[in-house]
Amino acid sequence: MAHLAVDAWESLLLAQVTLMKEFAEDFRGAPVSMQEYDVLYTLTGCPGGRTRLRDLSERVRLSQPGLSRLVERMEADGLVVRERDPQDGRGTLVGLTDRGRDAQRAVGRTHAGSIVARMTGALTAPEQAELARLCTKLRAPGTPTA
Amino acid sequence: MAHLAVDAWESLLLAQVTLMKEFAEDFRGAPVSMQEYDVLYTLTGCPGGRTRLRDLSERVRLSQPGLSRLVERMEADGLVVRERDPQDGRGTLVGLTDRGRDAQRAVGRTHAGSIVARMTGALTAPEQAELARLCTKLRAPGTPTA
DNA sequence: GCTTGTTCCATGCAGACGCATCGACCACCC
DNA sequence: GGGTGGTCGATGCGTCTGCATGGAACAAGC
Repeated sequence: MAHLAVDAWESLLLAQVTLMKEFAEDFRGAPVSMQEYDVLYTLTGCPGGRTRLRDLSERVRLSQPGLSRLVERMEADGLVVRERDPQDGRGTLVGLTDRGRDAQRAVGRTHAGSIVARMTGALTAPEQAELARLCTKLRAPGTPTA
Repeated sequence: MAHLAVDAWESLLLAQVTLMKEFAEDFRGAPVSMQEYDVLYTLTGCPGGRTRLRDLSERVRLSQPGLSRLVERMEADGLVVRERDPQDGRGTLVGLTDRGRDAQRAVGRTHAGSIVARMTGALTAPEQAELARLCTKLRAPGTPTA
């Protein structure tokens, strides 16, 4: 008797949990943790390999203070650099270093392999595309159902 | 040049992170945390409102030791009870108490409302159904793509 | 310019988490 | 029945996380 919407959310959540635990294997003994990889990967997709902390915060599975400290540690490890945003004195820009980019690539190779194997093993290509479409639409705000 | 499978996984992950942060609001000042609710909700769906710790562990966004301690705290709070599994001396059965069931219902009411509102606001009913189908298929193991 | 309200990031602190490991128990084999 | 390998859950330990808060920088109104 559970509502359709609740079923959908529960399925999404369970799928995420299940795959996440499988993918954790990719990071055993890796030079960066999953959280760190997440930051590095996200930066890879940003122009110039840098963004404001604020924008990272929305994408990462971490609270604002948690991200603040994670980035602090990553800077200490030479994976990223922090600097004041010249256009907004409140903001902090986080940028990839060469070392960070290398680390992302190194781990990313095997991780991407796992993802492709897992997804392709369970869903057809059109299904993968549809899943991506639905999840993207779900995340996008303010687009009410017709 | 990112692979289709990687796109799909990334979308799924981002949707989960985004909605999760929104839903966190439902638990501000609530008598149970989100993790605790997750356990209570899962137990609700189990026969007799009880399962083995092992089975919970697969559904919860927490490591095995983490769950072990969470349940320990929840027992101290009177939300669940633990007892040895008579059929497998290694296992521990976790069961809902009345207090736990009440807490789940209380928080669940508003939380379910948020879920329905958020999902329905972004996806049509058929889309929600398709999302549930895809996520369920994705999670299920060993069903190779035809 | 001053005040008020808001945004962005950092930090003190307590509690929670994960990794590695251990002890207890089951299952299978001989 | 004794031995071996595997599974289940608990605990020591160090680290990480979140909550609440603080201070600095923008924005708007007057």
